[in-house]
This record gives sequence, C-alpha cells and structure tokens, in this order.
Amino acid sequence: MGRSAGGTALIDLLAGPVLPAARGLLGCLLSAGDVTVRLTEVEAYAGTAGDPASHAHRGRTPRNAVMFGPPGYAYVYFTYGMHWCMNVVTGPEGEASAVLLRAGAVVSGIELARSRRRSTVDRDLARGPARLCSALGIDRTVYGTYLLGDGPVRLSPPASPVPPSTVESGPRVGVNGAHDRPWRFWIAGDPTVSPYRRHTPRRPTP
DNA sequence: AGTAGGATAATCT
DNA sequence: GATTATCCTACTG
Repeated sequence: MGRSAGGTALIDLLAGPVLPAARGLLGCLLSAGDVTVRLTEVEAYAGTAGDPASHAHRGRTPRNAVMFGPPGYAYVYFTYGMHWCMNVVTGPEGEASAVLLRAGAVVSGIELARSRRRSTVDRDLARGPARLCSALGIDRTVYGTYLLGDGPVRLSPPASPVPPSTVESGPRVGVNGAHDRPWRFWIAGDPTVSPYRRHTPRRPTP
C-alpha cells in the first residue's frame, strides 16, 4: 500500500534530496474536498543550502517555520496581497527544502473548480501556482497540515507512472536570481504547463 | 501573439 | 518602508 511500481513509498521520496522529490511529484494526485488535480509542473527550493530564491534562505521565521520540520507537510504562503501558493516540505527535519506546486490538470470535480474560477477555459483552471490553490480552495487553513494522511488536502502517487523521458527542466519562474539553476520540472507537451516568463522588475513608484 | 502595468496586503529589515 | 516563488486587463503590432 502506498508503494509505487519502483517500490519506493511517497514519504521516502519526499524525505530525500529535493530534486528527485520534485521530479517524483510530477503526475501525483492532489485532492482537496471533491476536487482532484494531477500535477504537471513543480519547482524545487533548497532552503538554507545556498539557494537565494528560497523563502527560508535567510533563516527561520514564523512564516516559513514548517519548512524546517519533517517532510510531507504543507507550506502555504500568501503573496502579492491576493494569492495563495502551496509547497510540499521535503528533506529531513531541520533542512528547509520544499517543492512549489506550479500547475496541474483538473481530473475530478471540474465543475466545482470552474465555479471557483470564473470566465476561464478548463486548461487554465490550475495553470499557475495561485490558480491551482484557488481551484482546490486552498488557503491558510491548510498551512502545516500533513498531506499523506487524512487531512483537508491529500497527496497520492501517480495513477500511472510518468516516464522519465517525458520530464523536462528549466529555470524557475518569477525569481530574481539563480537563473542558472534548472530546478523547474514539468511534463513535456502537457497543455496545462504555464509558459515561461521572466521576472518583470517593478519600476519605482512616482 | 506578446508585453506592460496595476491591484493589494502580509512579511521582513 | 520596501519587497514579493502572481494574476488579470488592456494595450500594441
């Protein structure tokens, strides 16, 4: 139970290094209430281990505290004054690495997801980290909950394994530095993968 | 098609 | 007081 074809449980994958964990999360199913999404795009963040783009890079704060705990928990943060985004905590306790869930395809509960996202096509329902959370109804109440048990949000292994040859990687989206690290992973050719956009610097307000 | 700018509030220095 | 792991709308070609 809970073991994929390779014989590795999901929790063991999440407990290991962040890059294999990120790849392994592709194709996984994320359920919240009656809506289920198949993950198609993720990004790895290495915490304090020399990753300036991570929220945990400058050390532990009340907001990022859950990232320093054991793997398999949800790190949910609020950004730009209106959006929620969700990470899965990885690595051993004490190491603040995590994987940002960037996009997915709605495979169940699509009518409920549609009702939460107005005037958009189905492909865009969970295309982008904030849209994904919105489609699933994820907010601050999910912060710190365990994803591999009977919580409000549940993560389960892929229904069918994702062939490694269909996984591509590239630079992360929306971050200022560290463009040399191809730590964004996605399923090649999937229409729900968000287009690459470089971070747009904001001009100083007049 | 692609890009530019505004919305809007918690978090950190 | 500055910054932000974004999304949406409106504009240009």
